Amino acid sequence: MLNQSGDVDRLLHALADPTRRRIVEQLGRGPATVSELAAPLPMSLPAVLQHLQVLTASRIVATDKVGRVRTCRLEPDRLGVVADWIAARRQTWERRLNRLGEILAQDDSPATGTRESET
Amino acid sequence: MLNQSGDVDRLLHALADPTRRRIVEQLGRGPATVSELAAPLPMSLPAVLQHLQVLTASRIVATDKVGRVRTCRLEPDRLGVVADWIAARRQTWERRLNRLGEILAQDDSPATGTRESET
DNA sequence: TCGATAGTTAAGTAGATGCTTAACCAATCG
DNA sequence: CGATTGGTTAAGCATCTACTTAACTATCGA
Repeated sequence: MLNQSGDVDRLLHALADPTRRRIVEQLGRGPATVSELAAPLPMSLPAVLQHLQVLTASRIVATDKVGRVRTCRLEPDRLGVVADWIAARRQTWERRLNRLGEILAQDDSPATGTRESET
Repeated sequence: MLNQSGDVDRLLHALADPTRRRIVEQLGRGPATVSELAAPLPMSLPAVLQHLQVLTASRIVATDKVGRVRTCRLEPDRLGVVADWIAARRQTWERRLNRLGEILAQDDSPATGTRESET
């Protein structure tokens, strides 16, 4: 596993788990304590804690402990980092399709093959 | 691991690996054969094949075998599925912030506590 | 101060993941 | 035909992951 772009990597890894996505979705509706988050989930508290560690490591979630209760909230725009990565990929993809479309429209006789990725 | 929303799940899982993201990025610049994809990657061909299996299972990548050469291309808008999931989360998040902002602007005396997630 | 509540830490485990090497098959090419 | 090229399959292995239970700490409330 080669690890460039650690930020996107940690983010996507964090979101790749259904349980963690559920936590993110719940926090999207407002802050919650650890046990509030754990309540609807079909697993032990320590398991939830471990998911929270992954989420805070990727900085999607921030937590704040007051007495003995830790409150979790969504970090402002960490989802934007992933959104940006995706947007960038889609853009180069669409640009490529446009170029390809122009080339095909320009001329009806594709003399030098169909492999536009060369040149 | 509870598995709802299998589509987003498979997609995010596929994208959570750096090697697979590299493959997606390369295919964004145009179709490529299996060995063209494998060439820049520091691993064996079978390993690349396994990554391709994950990518095709999530349907980000489609492949087409002609003689003995298999050509891979990006599937039109599977990244959009992930983008949509993220967009939805961001939207509820921002709506919540707006509601919260209105409430705070409306009145300066927060008599009934700071826990806006109730009610 | 005692007990319940909220969370934390540690250690162990079954199964998934990301690789490897060693065959193997099928389409070209000389 | 026989060798090469491009890909595929199978098996094995080290590591990571998502849990578990048990034990422990710290705060709060009576």
